Amino acid sequence: MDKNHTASVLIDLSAAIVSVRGDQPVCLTVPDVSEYQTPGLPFGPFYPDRHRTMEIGLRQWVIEQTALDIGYVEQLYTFGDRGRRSEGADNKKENEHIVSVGYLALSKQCPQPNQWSEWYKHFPWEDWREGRPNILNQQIIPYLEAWAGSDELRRLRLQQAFGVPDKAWNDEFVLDRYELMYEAGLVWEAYADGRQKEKISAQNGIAMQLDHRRILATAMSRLRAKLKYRPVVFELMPSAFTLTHVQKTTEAILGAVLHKQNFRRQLAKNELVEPTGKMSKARGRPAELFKFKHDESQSTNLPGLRIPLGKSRNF
Amino acid sequence: MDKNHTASVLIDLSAAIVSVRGDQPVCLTVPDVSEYQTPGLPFGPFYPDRHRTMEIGLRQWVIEQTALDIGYVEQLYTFGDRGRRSEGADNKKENEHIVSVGYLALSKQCPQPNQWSEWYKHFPWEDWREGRPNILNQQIIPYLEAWAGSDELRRLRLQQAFGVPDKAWNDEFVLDRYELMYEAGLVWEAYADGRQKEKISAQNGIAMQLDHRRILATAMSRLRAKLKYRPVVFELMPSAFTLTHVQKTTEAILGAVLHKQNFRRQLAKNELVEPTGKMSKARGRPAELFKFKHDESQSTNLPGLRIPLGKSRNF
DNA sequence: GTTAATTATACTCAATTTGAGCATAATAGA
DNA sequence: TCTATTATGCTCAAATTGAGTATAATTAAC
Repeated sequence: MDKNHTASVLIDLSAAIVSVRGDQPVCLTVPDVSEYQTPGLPFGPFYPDRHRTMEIGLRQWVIEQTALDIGYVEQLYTFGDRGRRSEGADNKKENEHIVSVGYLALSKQCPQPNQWSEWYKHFPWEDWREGRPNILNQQIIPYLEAWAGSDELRRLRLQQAFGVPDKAWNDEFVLDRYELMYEAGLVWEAYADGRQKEKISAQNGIAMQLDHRRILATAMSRLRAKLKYRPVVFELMPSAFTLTHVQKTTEAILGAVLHKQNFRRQLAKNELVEPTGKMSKARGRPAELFKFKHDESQSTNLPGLRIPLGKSRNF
Repeated sequence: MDKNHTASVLIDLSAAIVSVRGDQPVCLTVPDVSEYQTPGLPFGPFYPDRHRTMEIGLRQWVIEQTALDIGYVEQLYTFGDRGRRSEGADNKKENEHIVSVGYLALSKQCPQPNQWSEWYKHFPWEDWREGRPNILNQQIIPYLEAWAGSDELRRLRLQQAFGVPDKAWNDEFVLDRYELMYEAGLVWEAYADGRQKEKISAQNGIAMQLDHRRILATAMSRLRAKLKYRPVVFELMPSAFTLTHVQKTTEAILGAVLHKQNFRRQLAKNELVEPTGKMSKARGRPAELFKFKHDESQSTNLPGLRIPLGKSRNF
């Protein structure tokens, strides 16, 4: 039997704190002091003595360090990979292992613009709102095809994740796509982890520290999936909003445009919003202001809006 | 700043290893030696020195200890609650905290019947295949209504989780229902954790050690949800099977009966199975034997069958 | 003021999907 | 041969979805 100390680890709570600024989904990041200057996700240690649950611990340091009001919090995944941060080494002993528990949190506001990083700067291939991103055909796909070669399994995964050559793009497979690119050595992190000999030339999105881009990809996948069956959009909306605002926020997260009338039909049918009586004023015809009908605390279990995705999305 | 040792924890990997025997979903359990004789889920420590990822670590001890061939493995949730196993105390030091990472694993076989415990013995209110379970109206609901009293939030949660008085039962809310019952002191574990003064009289399903019934509830919720959009049923099927067999397995997991012809229509439309040419023989007309069309490794991302749930399920 | 651009919202309609059922086929055992 | 049993083919109305057209209420431009 092993002695206990071989099983002892430290726990980091990493958070992808997501908000939407204008029409861009953003994520709270902290600057890096090292030579590469890659941004990272905020994280803090979990002290089991002080906090009864990890979620309480997470909320605690988020409040202390960011003064943000995060409502919705969801655990994403626990990563126990050896070697993670084996270099980074602050004052922690070399043989102390770190397990990181990733969280997704949603915030209605995002003050201090420079601390928030836009999703699609890290994942330019994920934003299809203006059509199929050029970077796919010009950079990513050709490289991945070469990497796959005649390997059957690799080609299958490529088809799954990126829809090439004939399948449809699935907006939920953010993590699958990122991991495929990592394995193929197409992202900077693969080089940083020593998986890739030469530093790659193409940028393919702004890299992040350690496995933080993977955690963000997990958050994006989860949020895009959840949006379709739970009313989580409202965790990103102010107390009063127009229906178009809900749609724009949804589109930002999904990275896709939606059919306006059908989107509203779903909202109406699901009885998720109710009118406030007030009107917005901007350019064009004023829109009615609505509010979310339900208690925020139960939004986790409500049926949510079935998003009308349409068919004509294979570019 | 705290010293590192206050943040140091041990990691347990707990697994809900699920299979289906006949028409009953079952879960691998280990017997308890303590006075209560409550079964528990199998678990093992995670040694970050030895295993690169936690999933590898999990597979390792499952193979070593159970000799089972588990294909599908999914991480469920990481529980960091203080006090968990504060009594249980083996040879571990009192101040060492344990974080448990729960996993769902699916197994095609379940040998040694006495080591497998039927889901619905632990959750008798979750099996609606023979109509609404009596235990709901006779025990659970009256008690919960009394517990809720005129507390608005409690009544809302009750409505959400159990559908009383007028909403529909949602088969995915297994965890919500269990946690509500726990809070109301309706399950044995609440008494064991000291939340409930008197030992409750009604059984309300067979209890489990520590928070294992909560982990099983999480596994059930996740599996029921996943079944509806990913073809995970096939992880529980032998290499050749009849369509009725797929349906019976699905029904067992969901705890609900489905419309036969519509279920088959979905299977056909989604092109998930292909005929083997052979026929089954049992009572009645022989059925064609099918096999799963796709590689097991990609089943995680395939579209899956949209299960025809029907409407007349509010008993 | 009138017009154009812009945004909101009501309504339509065909195609598809769903829920629910009937009808028929193929087998074992009485 | 008859009956129970299971499998499978087919129908049909209701609901939902995808994709429009038409119209209303504003602001900004001229």
